[in-house]
Amino acid sequence: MSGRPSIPTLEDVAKTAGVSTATVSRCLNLPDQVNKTTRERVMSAVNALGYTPNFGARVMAVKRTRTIGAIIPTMENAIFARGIQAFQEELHELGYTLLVSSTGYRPDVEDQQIRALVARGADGLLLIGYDREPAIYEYLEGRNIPVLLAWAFQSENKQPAIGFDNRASMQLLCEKVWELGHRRIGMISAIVKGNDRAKDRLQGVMDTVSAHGVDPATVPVIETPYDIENGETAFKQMMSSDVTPTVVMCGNDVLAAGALKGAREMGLRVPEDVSITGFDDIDVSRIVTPSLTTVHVPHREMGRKAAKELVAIVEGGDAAVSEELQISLRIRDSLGAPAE
Amino acid sequence: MSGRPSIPTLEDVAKTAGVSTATVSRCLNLPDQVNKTTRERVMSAVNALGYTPNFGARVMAVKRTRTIGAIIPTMENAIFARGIQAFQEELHELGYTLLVSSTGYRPDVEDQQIRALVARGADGLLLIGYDREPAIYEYLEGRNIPVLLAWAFQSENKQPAIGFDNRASMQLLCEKVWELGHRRIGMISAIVKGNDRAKDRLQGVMDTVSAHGVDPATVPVIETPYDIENGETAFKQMMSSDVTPTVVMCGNDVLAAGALKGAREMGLRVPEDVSITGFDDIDVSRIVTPSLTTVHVPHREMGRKAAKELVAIVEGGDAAVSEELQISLRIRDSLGAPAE
DNA sequence: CTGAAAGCGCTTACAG
DNA sequence: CTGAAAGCGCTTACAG
Repeated sequence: MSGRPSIPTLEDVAKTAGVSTATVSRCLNLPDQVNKTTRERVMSAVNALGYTPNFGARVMAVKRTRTIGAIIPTMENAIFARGIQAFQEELHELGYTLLVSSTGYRPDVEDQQIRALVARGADGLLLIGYDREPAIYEYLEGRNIPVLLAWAFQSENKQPAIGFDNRASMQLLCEKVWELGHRRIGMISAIVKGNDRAKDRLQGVMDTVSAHGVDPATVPVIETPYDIENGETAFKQMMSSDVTPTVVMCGNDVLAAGALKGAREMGLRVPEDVSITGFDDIDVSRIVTPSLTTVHVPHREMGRKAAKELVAIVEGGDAAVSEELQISLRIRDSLGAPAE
Repeated sequence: MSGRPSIPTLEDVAKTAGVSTATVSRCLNLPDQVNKTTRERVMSAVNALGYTPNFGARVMAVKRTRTIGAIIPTMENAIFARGIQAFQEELHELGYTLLVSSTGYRPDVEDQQIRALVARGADGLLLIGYDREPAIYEYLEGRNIPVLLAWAFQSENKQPAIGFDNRASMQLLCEKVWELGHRRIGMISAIVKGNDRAKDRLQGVMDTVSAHGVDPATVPVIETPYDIENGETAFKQMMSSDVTPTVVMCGNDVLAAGALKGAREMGLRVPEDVSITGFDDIDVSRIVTPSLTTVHVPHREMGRKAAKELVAIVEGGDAAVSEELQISLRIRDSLGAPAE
């Protein structure tokens, strides 16, 4: 009979409380600027009507949303999961909401998602790695949206980032491998195009062998998307060539887990017949048998620091400060000295 | 010198193209309702200015956002990853954007996230499982936001859901375990409070033993949060009691992977000394040694179907139709007949 | 402490 | 095919 529109607005509240919309707005946002008794009247109207503010309208009026967007390549494997979880927890503590979306490693999708998040009022954005069209950074700058990169750190790059040096990390691991006596090194890499982390990890291996006088062109490399099956397939392929490596270094733990599976199926013992290494130190690396030698990435630290930094930029308007995080090696059972 | 405000608006475009804002709006949204030459003029103004629409304003005017929100308990382990990835891919194909957030299994956080997503204009919501305050469903109904539940299906429950019957699934697995001759069954369950999936899986075990005349109260149960470490700890604890089970059934694969690790460290052979089962059939279950016997959940199918259904509801306004998906058992190496 | 009113940036009947 | 104008639901100087 009443015909009241289903969703109550500020004005509805104002009417039933007998005040102006300005007063209702103040009750909600600056409660101690309003007289106690009117405030109580207003709040009971709010409750009676079940009012909740229309966020879009508020955004339009104020232009701040306390929302941060994160765009990651994939939610499928655990690479980003832990870091993003920490990112979200910290954001939550700081009174921000995190919205995340994923791209499936496709640059065009990333572009769309960035615009979608900005359009939906994200105050700031977390992106993974450096590699993307300059136009995107310009767009964000034009819109005045702070961006912070994570999961990578390149000192020569000016984009603000909180991450680690993928290249140096892989050099460190490869140096260790070399020390153990390995001279025939193979690499299973993620697709390098558009992925600076993959690129740097591969480069790290090449750097190290070169430093020891080996021609990088002689190092067998297979590029394949992150995926257990792909790791398995690539490993089998690599171990079927004439000169097989004594160690297969993988671009991440997921690929390495696949390689381990491949070895098992080929009847190769790890590390007696062949060593395998990973990267990331996600849970899988400790579950697998033999446990995986890998590079430990401080996922949670990275997530929390990124959250704090991004909020500081958004709120303070400070220039972003980059930070390089330290990785460390986890030498476990999948790496041994070569047989011969 | 010019003092142009940094972000161009529709009006700016209209001015530089010498048309009304209505025309610009039409060029963007209903391009063939406008004359070709003016359209071209407008579009070049759009490009020259680098204009992109303010989403909040559009939402306020139209009240549809083509965005769907998904709120999941955690991004940390792979349980939801694959299904959500498929959900997002399908949504993308349907022209929708997915925004996801996570709660860490905390009901109060879920409540906040739901409001945040609704406030940011989500046209519809995907939630996991049934267990939550009725007030939340009422809120959503009041706001006219369609909700679809996933990862669970209870025929007696009226909430629309696309998922599988957790209880029946676990009964099926437990029946298989029983057939193999196991009579001392232990269960490592996720925290049951507020989690209908965990509750149903536990209940499935209890149902089965009861059906075979065993008092459910005699089945040892340890409840613990999903986490490898916890699975390991719980397993060790369970295997240190006087009467140890011949099979430890775990609430999911993550817990089971932890249990496997615990067994290894205790020097117990699986399945010779003790069998272990999981639930979900995530990647981990095939990587681990021995490979895990588990319940296969059609993650991708669930994700895609949920996306289609939710969009149909949002667009067509049809009443939601629930669908029960079929699971199947994956009998692998971690389950054998009991020793004696 | 409180209100009237302008403004945030779009869209869409309604005319023409 | 195009434009003038109202409206979406908030916030915030500016007065009082």
